[in-house]
Amino acid sequence: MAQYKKKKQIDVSIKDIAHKAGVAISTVSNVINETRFVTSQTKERVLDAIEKLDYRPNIIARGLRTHSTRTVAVIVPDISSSFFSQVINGIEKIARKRNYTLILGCTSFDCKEEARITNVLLDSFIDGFIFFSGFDNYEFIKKVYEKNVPVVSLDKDFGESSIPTVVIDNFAAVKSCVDYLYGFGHRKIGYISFTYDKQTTVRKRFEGYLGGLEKNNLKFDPDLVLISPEMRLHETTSTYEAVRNFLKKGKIPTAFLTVADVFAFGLLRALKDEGFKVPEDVSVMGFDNILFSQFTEPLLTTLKQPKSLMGNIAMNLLLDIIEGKEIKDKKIIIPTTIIERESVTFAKK
Amino acid sequence: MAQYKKKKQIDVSIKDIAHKAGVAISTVSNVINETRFVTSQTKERVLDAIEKLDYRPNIIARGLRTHSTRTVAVIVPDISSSFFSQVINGIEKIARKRNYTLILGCTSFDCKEEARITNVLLDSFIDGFIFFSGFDNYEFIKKVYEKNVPVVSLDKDFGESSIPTVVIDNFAAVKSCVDYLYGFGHRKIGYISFTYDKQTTVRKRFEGYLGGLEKNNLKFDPDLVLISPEMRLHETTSTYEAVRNFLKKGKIPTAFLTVADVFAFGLLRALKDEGFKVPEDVSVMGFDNILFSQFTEPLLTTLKQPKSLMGNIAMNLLLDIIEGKEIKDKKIIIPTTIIERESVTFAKK
DNA sequence: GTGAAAGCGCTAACAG
DNA sequence: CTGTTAGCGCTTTCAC
Repeated sequence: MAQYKKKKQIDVSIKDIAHKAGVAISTVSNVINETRFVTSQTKERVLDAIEKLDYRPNIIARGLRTHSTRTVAVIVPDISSSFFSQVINGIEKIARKRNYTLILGCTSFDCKEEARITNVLLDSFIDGFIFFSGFDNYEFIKKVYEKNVPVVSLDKDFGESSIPTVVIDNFAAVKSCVDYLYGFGHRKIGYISFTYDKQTTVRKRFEGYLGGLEKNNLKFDPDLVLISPEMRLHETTSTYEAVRNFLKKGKIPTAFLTVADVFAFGLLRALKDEGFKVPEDVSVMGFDNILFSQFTEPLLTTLKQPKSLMGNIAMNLLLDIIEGKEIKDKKIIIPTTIIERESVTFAKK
Repeated sequence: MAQYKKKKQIDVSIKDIAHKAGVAISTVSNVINETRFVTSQTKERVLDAIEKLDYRPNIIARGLRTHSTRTVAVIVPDISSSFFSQVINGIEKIARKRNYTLILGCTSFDCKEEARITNVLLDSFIDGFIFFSGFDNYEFIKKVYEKNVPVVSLDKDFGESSIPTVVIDNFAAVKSCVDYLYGFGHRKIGYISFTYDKQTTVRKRFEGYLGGLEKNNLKFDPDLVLISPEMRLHETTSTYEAVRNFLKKGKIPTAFLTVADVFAFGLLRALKDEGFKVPEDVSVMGFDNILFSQFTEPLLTTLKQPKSLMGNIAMNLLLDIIEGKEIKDKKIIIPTTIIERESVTFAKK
């Protein structure tokens, strides 16, 4: 038994307004969109009718004509992790401010799914895309970019390509962390990361680590780095296990650099269970400054990605492109800062 | 200088397919939607043309006819907090599985904004709504429900009304927490919550606390409860301050019940800074089981809201309604469980 | 300044 | 079984 009419009843259309106001349909359209001059008299009558009948134009029908719906899509791997959802929040704010509707497409870190969702949306009613992919998918994004649909790549830099991009400088960011740790007298700096196959972002961080080492005349020691597919964003257990095994091997750095706050959480716990005090015995540094880095024990010193700002800037860029505004800079690099809390201190003598 | 054509070029329409396949457009439509029988011969020709021209039907145009777009909206206050985003994740999974597109409307906990967004979407292209409001807005939701648009209310129970609803039993949940604590010998059980003005959910939790007390013959002591607007979901500082002041007053319960894990985080810290050991001196219990309750020190014992499941069930219910399936139960109550970790132990003698 | 009418891409009668 | 045709609600020429 159907509980609802299958078809939504559109109670009042432009026709009704025209009729009620005693004008032509086109006139109504013209006052709504301010596309032609209309005498204030007729205008008033139209506005009045709109008010009285509580009319709102149907975006669908408009979209059919204009091929635009003031709707943009953000393609993300996963909204439930803190980093992504905070960036999306920033995106959303701008969408609302500029009167666009936002659609979220979740890919679960799956390239194929990304392509599928995008294709579905592409021919439908989307004015533009923010690809906040979480993995490299250059070929695909390029393809849609070349179809002339407005696109911005967020958090992923495709180097030479002319695709509009907003990113942080991952290389410089991690390098600055190494510097920071060096400043505290650390000479044996460990590094914990997930693997960076298909992850330019993560690879650049590793290069930043190498760069920081080099700048400070520190030798790279592979025994100090743990790069493993065991690192997960949604739970600490496997991170914890991996880190504990790593610690058991006995070569302990005086400070750890971590490529995501979540890893630092697992590390903190593993360190504690192996009998190390943070930061007295070993310092720990995170990356991201997600909400919960203020909740750890000790409070996590970390590199802040300005998440909300990243979202704002990406969305503004996309909308500027959609609206045909002049774009000064298609590649925007957002600065990062280090948030000093409690988990880093001077290296033991 | 416009960088893009303002109008998206729709490269291939149903007409082109019809032409290429040498059939009428209605036939093409019929094979796409399987609305009428078509000989496998013609069908093949059509499918072939679709394939060759890489055609995908335009949802907008279809929506204009059918008043349906296989798109549903979720109205949330805020996607960036862990609880909401994890539930949304569950919603999203089902949307994808059943081949619907999901739109997110964020209200920033603002009733007016909720109305605005919903109205925008209402006349446009949305087949149904999940109101995951975060505050009471019964009158408004009722209004859209009565317009015959498919609606489900998530996490908010409107009592006698016939609006389809999926919730946890907040009363029973908190009551079970009191029982749990009582079982560990606690007789002075503190309670920390935000205010519950316009928040049925939160009010019911408080009633659950009272109910639990009563059941176990414990007297209600107002000095043991802290209900304050200082409690925030996005930062601990103000929670921390409020709790510290509370502790300074000197009447310390042997266990605290907290209405959100995030509050427990602030509490944990305040307790530590006031010189209390958890759980040796005082036990702490959270509510929600958000991701980060596995990261605290000690690990947080908490009541689990099955977030993903809540999302799944709500979305399935909504889609069933949209598709006119028979609904056995319009009010679904999802059971909760207690996750035993480290922050609760036996009361001191 | 305003109106009439064509048509966006599609579905759903209605014919055949 | 398949084709023709009339709209869905709106914008946009083209007339007046």
